[in-house]
Amino acid sequence: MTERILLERDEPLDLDATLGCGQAFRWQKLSGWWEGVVGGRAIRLRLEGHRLECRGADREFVRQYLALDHDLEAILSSIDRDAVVHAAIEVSYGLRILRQPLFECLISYLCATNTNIPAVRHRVAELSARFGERVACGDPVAYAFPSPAALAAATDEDFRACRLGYRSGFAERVVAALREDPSWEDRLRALSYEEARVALTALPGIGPKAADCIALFGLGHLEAFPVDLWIRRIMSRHYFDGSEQKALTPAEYERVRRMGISHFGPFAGYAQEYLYAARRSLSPD
DNA sequence: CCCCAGGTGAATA
DNA sequence: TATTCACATGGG
Repeated sequence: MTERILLERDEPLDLDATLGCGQAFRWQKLSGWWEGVVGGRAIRLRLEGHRLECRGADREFVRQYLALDHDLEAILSSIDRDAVVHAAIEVSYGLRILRQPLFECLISYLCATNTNIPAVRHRVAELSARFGERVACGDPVAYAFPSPAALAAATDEDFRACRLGYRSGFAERVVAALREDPSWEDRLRALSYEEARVALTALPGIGPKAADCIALFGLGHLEAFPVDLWIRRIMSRHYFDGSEQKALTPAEYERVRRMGISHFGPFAGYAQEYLYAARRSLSPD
């Protein structure tokens, strides 16, 4: 059964940019439909003009996940403060910051350090296939991202089999920590952005970059401004006359993050994601 | 074979 | 506090 969401004029959505920009790792587009698994549901989405067609989840779930309630026009005009981000907004107009399930987001970005996006997708798919529950209505077989309890059964060897490499020990320890403190997620959700990134960086394998991604995509702190090598390069080239260093030291990370937040304001995370989506054209070579 | 990628933690000075 | 290094893996 297919549900339909009619988008209003003031509800812009670019589904390709939103699901393909690299913020979430479980989506692929097959013969016109985006297919993914979110919160135990195998979902298919297709956008035709102003009509969003959904299978596998009801309207409210999809509206919530895609954050259709974000006032995107207001958000984009608030971050549209210079020619560089303006061009990025024009290219990906309608890209939305998803509301990702927190635990999946946490483990996904633990898997996303010092690597590339296809490898992260592979790792998350392996974790789901080996430890997640089979999703009933998946046409090709689909697996939910595993719960903390399900992943607690995973050993260091299991994580290595899922191609996490040296991150395996970090993953094992994070899962164990959450298992020993079941209310941790709820307490995390109650924290401010700055408090949350302190709590997140206390976890093994989670540094400032992963913490900012989890704050942005998993906790909805839209002012979070994750700084990876691409963003660092873009900010250095277009926003301050930067000497291109190789290493991104903690002090340098903090400097770029602060600059992003102060320049773009309370929705700096949106600016970050539009710049990231435009990284190939904004960054030389 | 090389270098790079949505970095992080430990060791060292 | 700042610098340096190792680390598993996949893409180009």
